[in-house]
Amino acid sequence: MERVDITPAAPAEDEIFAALASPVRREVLRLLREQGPQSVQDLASGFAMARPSFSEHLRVLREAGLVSERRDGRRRLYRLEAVPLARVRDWLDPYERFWRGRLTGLRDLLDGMDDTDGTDDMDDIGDAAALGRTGDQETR
Amino acid sequence: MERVDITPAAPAEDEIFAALASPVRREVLRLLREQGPQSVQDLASGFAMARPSFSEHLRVLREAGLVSERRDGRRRLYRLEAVPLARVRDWLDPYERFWRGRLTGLRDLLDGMDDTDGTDDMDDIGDAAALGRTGDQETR
DNA sequence: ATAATACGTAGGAAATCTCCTACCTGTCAT
DNA sequence: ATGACAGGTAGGAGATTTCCTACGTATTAT
Repeated sequence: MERVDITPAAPAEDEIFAALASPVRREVLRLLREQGPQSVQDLASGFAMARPSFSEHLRVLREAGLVSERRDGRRRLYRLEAVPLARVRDWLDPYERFWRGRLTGLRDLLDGMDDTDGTDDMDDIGDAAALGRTGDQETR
Repeated sequence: MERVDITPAAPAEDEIFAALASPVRREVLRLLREQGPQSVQDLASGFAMARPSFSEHLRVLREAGLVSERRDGRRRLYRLEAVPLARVRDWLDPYERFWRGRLTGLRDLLDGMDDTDGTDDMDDIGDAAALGRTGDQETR
């Protein structure tokens, strides 16, 4: 299937999440958050990786809008940008409301551990009841 | 140093962010959030995609812990799981503090009044003026 | 002017992702 | 038992990602 290039002004959520899916790139963001704007060599010093590979990670972060670059002589200072992270938070928001509604304490964690007996706590979602209901995920 | 397969109970952040990087998978999560647990065919009905491809998306979501599956006759009901989303929120939290600290705007104005010569250093911030400059994290 | 430094692009190999068609398994209806 | 249905696995094509080495460009130092 073919993809149409629309190149939106605001980076797509796809790009943002994909950029965050790499431990190298998340570590770069952490460094920028904790230590402020830095040159490429300062950022790269902790990574066992060829420089061009690291540059590629910076490009991904840049295209997602997560960092910006400022030239300073022959160095380039990278800086953390807040907007895409705020977009992640905004995306997350309705889910947060969802889980606050159903995560009453440790109920969920306990469910996940051992549930071999017959008392299925999801039984109350009958096939008809579960479908076509908007709003309430689980009763009780 | 080999990797031991311990099949961790908590999915890695890598898997979570990667799972969220697809619009199809984010839409599945939205459907589960808004309409509650659903069968595969209900979920899939809105997507122009072969069923096995859709199954693959569900597998990615499952392995990231974002959904869980319950068998009901010949159907399988998928349900949204909160824990990985809460982990994303936790990851985001220190960044949120970061950007709240610098999106205040007033601070940037005060920073600009600090220098004594008459040169217009506003030129520096013209390129990325959306968020203002760092005050307390400047290198050098 | 020449060399060194900082950082990027070019292009390729290997792995991974995303879609497909074909086929298999388990459950329900007749 | 036979067939229809729900949903998965197998395996492959094509795109993308992630790493590499080699080279290019801009800036500073000698």
